[in-house]
Amino acid sequence: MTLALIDTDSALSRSNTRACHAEASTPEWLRSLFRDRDPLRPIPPDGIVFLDGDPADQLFQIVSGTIRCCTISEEGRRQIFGFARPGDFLGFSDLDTWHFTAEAVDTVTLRSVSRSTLEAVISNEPCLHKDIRRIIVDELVRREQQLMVISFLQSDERLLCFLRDQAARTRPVDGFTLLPMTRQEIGDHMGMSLETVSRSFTSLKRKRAIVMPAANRFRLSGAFGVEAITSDHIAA
Amino acid sequence: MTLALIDTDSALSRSNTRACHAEASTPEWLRSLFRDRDPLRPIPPDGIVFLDGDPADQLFQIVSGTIRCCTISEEGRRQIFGFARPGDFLGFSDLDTWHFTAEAVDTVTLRSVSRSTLEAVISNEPCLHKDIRRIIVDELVRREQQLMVISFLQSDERLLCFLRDQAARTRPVDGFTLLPMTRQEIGDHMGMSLETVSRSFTSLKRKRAIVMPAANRFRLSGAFGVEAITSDHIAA
DNA sequence: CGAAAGCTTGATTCTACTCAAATCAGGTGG
DNA sequence: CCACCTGATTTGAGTAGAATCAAGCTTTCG
Repeated sequence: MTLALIDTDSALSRSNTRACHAEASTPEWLRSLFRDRDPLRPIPPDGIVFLDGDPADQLFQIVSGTIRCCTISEEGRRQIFGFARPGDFLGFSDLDTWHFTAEAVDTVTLRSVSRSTLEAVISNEPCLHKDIRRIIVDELVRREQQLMVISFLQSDERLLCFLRDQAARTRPVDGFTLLPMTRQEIGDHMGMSLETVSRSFTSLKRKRAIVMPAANRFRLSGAFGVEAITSDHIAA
Repeated sequence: MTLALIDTDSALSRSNTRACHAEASTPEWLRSLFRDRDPLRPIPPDGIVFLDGDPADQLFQIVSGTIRCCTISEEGRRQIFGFARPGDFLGFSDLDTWHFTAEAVDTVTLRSVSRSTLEAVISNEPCLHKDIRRIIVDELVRREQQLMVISFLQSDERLLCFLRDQAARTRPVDGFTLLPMTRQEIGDHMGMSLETVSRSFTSLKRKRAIVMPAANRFRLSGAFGVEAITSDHIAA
């Protein structure tokens, strides 16, 4: 069991759950495109950013807060594809209409650029197309990794993957990573029930894989942390 | 149980499992780009088309046969993202290197175009970029639907989704859809063990959801077939 | 015909789900 | 400041679905 946890480190740990963002390797032209926009009015918790099927005439960059990107099946089950965080973009993987719904987890502020503006910028500089393609492909790869996490790993390991990912792309506060989302939301993201999420938290705490002073603050301990991800370097 | 099967029809049935192809709505310029290429020498069953990580300097279109697009995790588990069929393309969702492995399920023949040729064609006609983007986004959407199938549905329903998809994009022979892949491969695609795949086949046969005169030939019966997909029209 | 590979079925085990209850945390109003 | 309410989380008990282990069976192919 512990063995399995360690085995999976290198296999599935490289940020799986990132949903709708481009992050560190974001091309400069893109960052500057959003930089001088005024933030839109804040969206309250559970507020809707946009709905699946609506025309996607804007692109967004998150200034603060967390967004859940999801769809609801006909049976009413929700799949959260990922949580978008400050700096992340929304809209590159949508052509005419949104193919998922975006809702605020907590209070969210955004900057936006119209799609026509983006297309204008691109058409002046054709080499930028490759950057766009890369953003979409990165997202595709992330989905494929998420698919593997969900179909290969069992609950404890799934949660650990999620926590690693959160830790890797969120600035810790006092050494702890904050979780703005509920157990239900984590479950809808990782394909497990909220009870199983909770039990897995308890299990990881018992195994000393994580330290959790409160239900929404955690830190990965030692061998289970981000360091484990970079173990490739040692091997190489 | 039967109820559940019917419930999921409209929700998850729109071709989930298609992996690496552009199909019916393929732009004409793309089809013509490949049309006048000579087919490469055939690849035998289980032969490797290309390997995850290798430089992706070619794009392929399948002339005949079936390809499995997959990756192997460190623990040795295989995830098949999809089966590519005649007419499907490989390579649009890869930038510099392949991000998955492609292997022949049966004997496969391909046509290929070098990436530099494609880029040259595109740079002369910038509006084609949108077509490329659409191909990649379509693939992303397919992965997201596959994620939902795997995380929401149980084994019988998962298999039914797979069979619907196969039936929808394969030309039937004598009214039956052929399955060139093994139970193991279906399982690696749909996130279930080969035994569970087999049991689900048996279960669907017992429920009269499918007719199967042999292990690799099936037909969806009545309410479970493709017609069910178009039930939207009736509702609308 | 025999071997090998693929498929089906059975028995058992285990994981995670459901239903249910208790606990905890935050916010409100008295 | 405290009691109370609400929503979130944790924990417990029981169960169902699918995985695993283990035979048989069928089909294909040399």
